[in-house]
Amino acid sequence: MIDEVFDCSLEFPLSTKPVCSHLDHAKRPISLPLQQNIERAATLFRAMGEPSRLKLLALLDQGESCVGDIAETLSDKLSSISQRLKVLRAEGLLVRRREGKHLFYSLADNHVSSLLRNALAHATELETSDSHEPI
Amino acid sequence: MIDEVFDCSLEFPLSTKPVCSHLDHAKRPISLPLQQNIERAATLFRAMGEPSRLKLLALLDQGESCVGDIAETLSDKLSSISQRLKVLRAEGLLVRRREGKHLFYSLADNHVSSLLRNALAHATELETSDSHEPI
DNA sequence: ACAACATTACAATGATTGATGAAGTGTTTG
DNA sequence: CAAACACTTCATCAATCATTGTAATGTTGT
Repeated sequence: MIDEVFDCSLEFPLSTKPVCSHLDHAKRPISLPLQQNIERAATLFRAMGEPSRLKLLALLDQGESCVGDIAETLSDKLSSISQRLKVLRAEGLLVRRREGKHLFYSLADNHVSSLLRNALAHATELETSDSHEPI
Repeated sequence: MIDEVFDCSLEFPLSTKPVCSHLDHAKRPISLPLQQNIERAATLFRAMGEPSRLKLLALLDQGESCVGDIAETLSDKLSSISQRLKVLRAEGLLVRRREGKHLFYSLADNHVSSLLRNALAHATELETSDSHEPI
């Protein structure tokens, strides 16, 4: 308890305990978001982080559509589309309304549209210069 | 080759060919983003779609930091942090600068900060009502 | 040049996840 | 009510992905 004061250098295996903290480490109050919200946001990103689902969102960004139409537009299986819609809806990215036999899906709010367009803008910017820093 | 003209009703397995298109299907010009950009944006979202990486971004949203400090702050392995930083940097979400022995990482631009906060806001909203539509 | 420190690259493993066809649910129409 | 339609759920399989220890690389200070 007391003798650990001496030679701390070999107390733990090498390269496991970094001793940096050379900047304003102590004075910064670093308040991270709640783990719960971090995870929720991550799930949201993951939902959007798949080409086919993202394309689906981009399609619905142009207006609501029903599953059959979506499947036809994207030339894909009904069950696949449905599966993707389910994932997106579970994240609150989509809402749906029924009209007769059809279910019409659309983006939940402008929030979603923002995320979508923001990311696509970022992606389009990178189109020209693939490597940003030549380090 | 020719006799398939009759009884089209059984020509293909049931429930594979939806015939919907009852809305303004033909008149809508549906212009989707380029597949290339869709995929790039998806990769970006996927990069952000993992709790540990997202937390890392949230940390850097409060200011730049070097790898050792990050590892200490998040109580995680150096190699894990480095790996995550690599993924995020590959997507142009982070930039870094060297100062002596240290590499300081920070968010690439406000673009990233926007995406981050936007999603966290969305996630925090859902905190109260977990199911949105009682359908 | 060498030792020490900071970071990265690699490879193995365990965990997630997306596609898919078949079966199930709910709605309208005859 | 039964058949047709629109869509969803389920179970399985293949592919992708994150973690982690260890080895390698790069940088600074002596």
